This record gives sequence, C-alpha cells and structure tokens, in this order.
Amino acid sequence: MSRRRLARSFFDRPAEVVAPELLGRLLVRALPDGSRLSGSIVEAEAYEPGDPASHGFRGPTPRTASMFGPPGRLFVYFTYGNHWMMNAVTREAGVGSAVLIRAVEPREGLDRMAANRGRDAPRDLCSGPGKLTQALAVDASLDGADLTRGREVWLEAGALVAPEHILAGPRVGVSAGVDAAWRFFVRDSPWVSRGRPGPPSRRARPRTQPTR
DNA sequence: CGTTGGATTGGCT
DNA sequence: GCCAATCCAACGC
Repeated sequence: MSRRRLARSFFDRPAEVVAPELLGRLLVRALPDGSRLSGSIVEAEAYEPGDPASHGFRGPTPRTASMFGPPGRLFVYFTYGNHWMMNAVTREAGVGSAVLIRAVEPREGLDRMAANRGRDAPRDLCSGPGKLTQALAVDASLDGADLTRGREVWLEAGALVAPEHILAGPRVGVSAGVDAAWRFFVRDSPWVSRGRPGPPSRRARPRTQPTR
C-alpha cells in the first residue's frame, strides 16, 4: 500500500488502459481546514475520442476544455442540474480522453463525508459519481487541478487490484456509444454504485428456465 | 433566443 | 423497480 502519488506518465495512456489500473488507488481530498478525506477507488469508466457517448465527442468546448488538457489533471463537469462528476484526464494534451471515477470505498474522514452528504450510512457516502463528489466537496473550483502535484486533491498509488478481482461491463447511463465494456469495478465490492447492469456472469441465475 | 436532454440521485410504489 | 427533480451547456433557427 503505497502513499506515493501516481505520476504523470501513468495517466498518459488510453483511458481504457488507465481505468482498471485506477481500482485500488487512494483518492485523497484535503480540505481548506486541513482535514483529509479519502477513499479507495472501486469503480471507474473510460471515455475515449470518437465515442459518441463522451462529452468530448464534438471537440473541446468551455465545459469540456480540461478533458483536452494534459494528462493527470482533474476534469469536473456539472450535469442533471445537481451533480458534479470527477474524471482523471488521460492521454496527451489535445486529445479528449478521461476516466470517470464512479465509486470509492470510504477510508478517511467518514464523519465529514456524512456531513457533506446529509446522510450517515457509509454505504451511501461514495457509491456513485455524484455522491462521491458531494462527499469529498469536489466542484467546478477543482476543474483542471493537477492530480500529480496539487494540494487539494490527488491520487496515491495504493495497491493495484488483481485482474481476477476486476469485472468489466457496459457503462452506466450511456445510451449511445461504442460497444465496449469500459466500466470496471471491483468484484463483490459492496461500495460500487447502484447503476450496476453488470455482465451476465455477475447476474443471479434465474431460478427457473425460461420457456422456449 | 428557445429547445433539448443529460457519464444521476432519492424517494415512492 | 420506476420516475420526477433540476439547470445549464450545446445546438439549431
């Protein structure tokens, strides 16, 4: 379990390569008052250029500018009128590529997270992309923050999750897009989001055979 | 300048 | 499991 930060080179690769390697890493948020909040990443989704489901599909706009910035930065955007989403920017500047952090297992500062969320159940603090930004107090002010050097939010190396403990499935809330299993999550983790149309292998077996 | 719909969530059935 | 809430960026005229 390393507290060393992930380096720029880690992020300078395709999102679908970085996403599964983000599982098990520690997402750390330092608040202005000095308190430290953190959680281990258990679910992440990749977005690449040419993907109709990506906010970067139509090229850079003011809203998505940081997605086209250098790797290792934070890309934060607002959606559904209420929610902030946080992404780690991947690949070189000029390319719209990023990994959406969808869920983390809370580790440090659970009380503060609960206060930020307005609810106590640990399972309900960071089990969704909108939830975890609220718990960690991440909003537009952190858009473009440097995850490799900044003092407000960063990623510690933690421990890679072994491939046999990772499942991949279709992305959540994506109606259009490439036919790729670019949502990665830790198998059997109780901390993943509820938007979990996992792969067939993960689904409960029907108790009765369908008639045919 | 009006319209559209979203990388979601929480509450209710 | 289903659906309304909420609002702003992007797009079309």
